[in-house]
Formats: sequence, structure tokens, C-alpha cells
Amino acid sequence: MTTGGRGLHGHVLETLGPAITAGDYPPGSVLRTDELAQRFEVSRSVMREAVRVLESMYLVESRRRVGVTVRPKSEWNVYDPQVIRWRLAGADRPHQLRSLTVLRSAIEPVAAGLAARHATAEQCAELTECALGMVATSRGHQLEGYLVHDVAFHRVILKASGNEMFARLGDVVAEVLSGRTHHDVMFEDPDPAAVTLHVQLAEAVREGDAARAERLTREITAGALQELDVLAP
Amino acid sequence: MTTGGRGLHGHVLETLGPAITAGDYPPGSVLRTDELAQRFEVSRSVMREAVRVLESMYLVESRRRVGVTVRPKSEWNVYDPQVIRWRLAGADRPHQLRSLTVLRSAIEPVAAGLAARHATAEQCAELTECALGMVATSRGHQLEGYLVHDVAFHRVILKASGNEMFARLGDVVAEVLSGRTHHDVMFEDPDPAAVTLHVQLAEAVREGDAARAERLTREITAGALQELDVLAP
DNA sequence: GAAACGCATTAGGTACGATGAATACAAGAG
DNA sequence: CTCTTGTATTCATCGTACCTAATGCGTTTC
Repeated sequence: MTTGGRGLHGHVLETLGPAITAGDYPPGSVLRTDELAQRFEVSRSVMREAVRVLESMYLVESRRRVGVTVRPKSEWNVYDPQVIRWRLAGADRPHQLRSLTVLRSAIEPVAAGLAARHATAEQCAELTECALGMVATSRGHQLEGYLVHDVAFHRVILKASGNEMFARLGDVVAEVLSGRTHHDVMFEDPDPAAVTLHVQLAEAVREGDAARAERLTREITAGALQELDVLAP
Repeated sequence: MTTGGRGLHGHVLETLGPAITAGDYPPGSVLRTDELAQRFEVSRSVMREAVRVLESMYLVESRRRVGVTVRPKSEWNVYDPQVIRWRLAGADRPHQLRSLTVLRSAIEPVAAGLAARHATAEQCAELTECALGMVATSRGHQLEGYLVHDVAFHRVILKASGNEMFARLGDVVAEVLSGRTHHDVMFEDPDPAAVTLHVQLAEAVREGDAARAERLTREITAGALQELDVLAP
């Protein structure tokens, strides 16, 4: 999205990465760097840089006399933003979306509880602002506007939790929410119940009610999971 | 741990990575590839490979005419196993350990609930075996043996959840648990209550009692958090 | 004072040669 | 016939030299 193919090696990655994560090369497949270099019409140096990056993502393993072998899916670093994007763009998008939504359902309630304890006044203000924005755009086919506020809302919650690991999941949530409105079938207007929950959550965080914030977020993420069950078996 | 400095660029990473994550180079610092290549006595090609990897970890940004600039901590990919290891080895180890433990407290209960639903008979057997091993090594200064079984136990839970994102956190949990016994002050013998909880959790998963499994895991992770509060203010 | 320009600087890219390590395979010893 | 040992192949790995491209910054120009 943001990281376009910056540099030649980036361009190579944007083709090789999705191909590997899509399973075009089954685990154990061997790729040779010079062959790849020829195929992508780049120098070996550039290809080596690309391979190094793929290696750091645990997608491949480079060994002498053997070549670049594709690692089994279970070893991939599925938390790498690049890998997440590639997989979301590929064939097993539904599967990936479910994994991420389950992850959300685990993280966000705890994050909301922490946010209720640690959120600054400014963050509380941001939160209510986002919630109001969601209310304002919840009717009349303003899906794009709603999405912006929804993403911003969850970003603030995750950041306000004070946990860097949680905060870093903002992009993932953004990707999931964005995917819901763009790729998948989205109801014409968001569920009014969900909007209400967000407003209440902003309240709970403002009042420092951690238990309520956690419970409300559980309802929100449960809704997201339910939504997913309706779309995919 | 496993990824020793394989290759020259790996060796460079093992020095530069920890230095950056330790904050030796404040955000915005500029490093020039030529200078680095000289310092580490490697060729530019090798240094460029190292920079590419650091770039893919969002630790640095490489721009023409400027150099390699260190990114602010908030942009680092804190889920990268390498980055986690580097930070755990560095100065802000306590902070990192807390973040990871909070992450555990969010993930593992949900994972345990899913495991109760999806665990195979074989995984249930492994679980009880691990629990028995924990019981057997819970007394008499057998900390190393206890650790092995503890790590294995949580690995099985995470894997049995059926969620690939959860399964991938096995290494993180292993690192946290290992750190507790090795680096930090560990009571001579593990808390008997914790051992009992693990046994009960294995039961709950075997019986498919998701709610109980989740509740028990919450108690376990709450204990881990409490333990951390005792050690660090 | 602001906009346009040119230069120095630094990453980016290519090509080619040399090195080294792991594997496959063959030859030898028991 | 089996196990060990030696050898050749093959691929990644590393280094060097040279060129290109972009861009920050100082200078000039209007």
C-alpha cells in the first residue's frame, strides 16, 4: 500500500512475495538466484538483497549448493506487515482474514481495558470524536467516511493501551476493517448496535471503567466474528 | 538462538541490530553504508544486504543523498523474532518482558478456549504428558526440566488453537518463560498453584470445556503478570 | 525575497571474477 | 556387500570496480 516497489529489489519482492505466500511454490521448492535474476531482469546483487529480505521473513532459506528453498507455511513470520498484505491480496484471503479477526478478538478487549486505565485526556477526546464521527456517517451510504472513523477509533484504543505490541497492531486492524468494506460484502449501512457499542466504549474509557471497556470490546469483536461466519462457512 | 550469524551479513546484523534496538543510535541518526562497511570490514554488497534486512524490520530507512536513518521506536516491527531477541538481550529487557507478558495474557486464554474445541486426541495426550512432567519436576530444584515441560505445554495449547497467528507465538512464550528461569529471580520451586492450574487446564481441554479452559488460562497469565509486578515496579 | 539552477554527495544498480561450502557420486578398504 | 573416503560439481557467497540516479543544499538570478 504505502511501500511501493521502492528500488528494484522492492519490485522483485512485490512479485515473488505474493507468489510464495500464495503457494505457487510449494514448500521445499528450490529457486536459484541467477535464474531468478534472469527472470526478473535484474542483477544478482539485487536478487540477493531480495532473497535476504525473504529470508528474514522466514519465507525461504538460502543454502549453498542447494539454492533458495521455500519454507513450510508454518514457519513464515505471519506478523510481518508485508506478509500480511501479500496474503490478504492472495487466494487464502478469507482464511487470513479469519485468523486476523480472531487475533483482534483476543487483543482488543485487553487493550481496551488497559486503555481505560492509561488513556490521556487527549486520547479520550480523540476517542469520543471518532465515535461521534461514526455516528454521523452510520447512515446514508457513507461507508468510506465511516471506515475512516472506525479505523481511527481502534487505532487510538490500541495506542492508548500503552503496550507497544498492541499499538503496532493498528495497521492490521486497519487492513481488516478496510477489507471488510472494500472487498467483502458489506451491508449498506453499518450495524446500529455496533455504533452504539463504540460510543459506549468511548464513555467507559473516559470514565476509566476497565471492566466495562473490556466487556464492550468483547461484544464488538464477537460481532465481527459473527459477521465473518455469515460471509464464509 | 538458532539463527547464528549465518553469513557475513548475519554477523553484521547481530552487532548492528542490538545496537539499534538498544537505542545506541537515537531516532533520526544517519549511518552511511560505506562507513559501516569499513567499520565492519565487509564489502558494500554485504552491508547493503544487512541494510535491506534492517529496512524490512522497519528499524531503518534508506534514502539517497541522506543515508540510512534510524526510525523511531514506534515504527519498529516488534513482532519480528530477531527484534524480540535483540531487545530481550538489551537494556530495556524488563520493559520488553512486560509487553510480551501482557500480550500472552491477551492471547493465551483465547487460544486455550479454541484449543478446547479443536484439539486432536493426540494433542490432548501431549498436553497431559506435559502437565505430568511439570508435576514431576515441580519439586527439588529441577527448574530446567520444569521449564522444558512448561514451554512444551504452552506450545501445544497455542498450536492446538488452530490459529496460525497464535501458533507462531510459541517462540515468544518460550523466550519469556526461559527468561524467567534463567535471567530473572526465580523462586526455588515453581508455585504449586500454577502447576495445579496447568493440570486442570489439560483436563478442561481434553473434556472440550472451552469456558473453563479460558478461565484457567486467565488465572495462569494473571499469575505471570503478578510475578512480574513483584520483580519490577 | 523567492524561485531557478548546478553541484556535491550518497544510495542504487550492474558486471564479473574469485572463493568456499555442501552435496552427489565414485572409488577404495574392510 | 557395506561403509568410509576422496573428488568433482554446483551453487551461494563475497569482493571489486565502475556507472547511474536522485536529492539536499548552496548559489545565482530575477
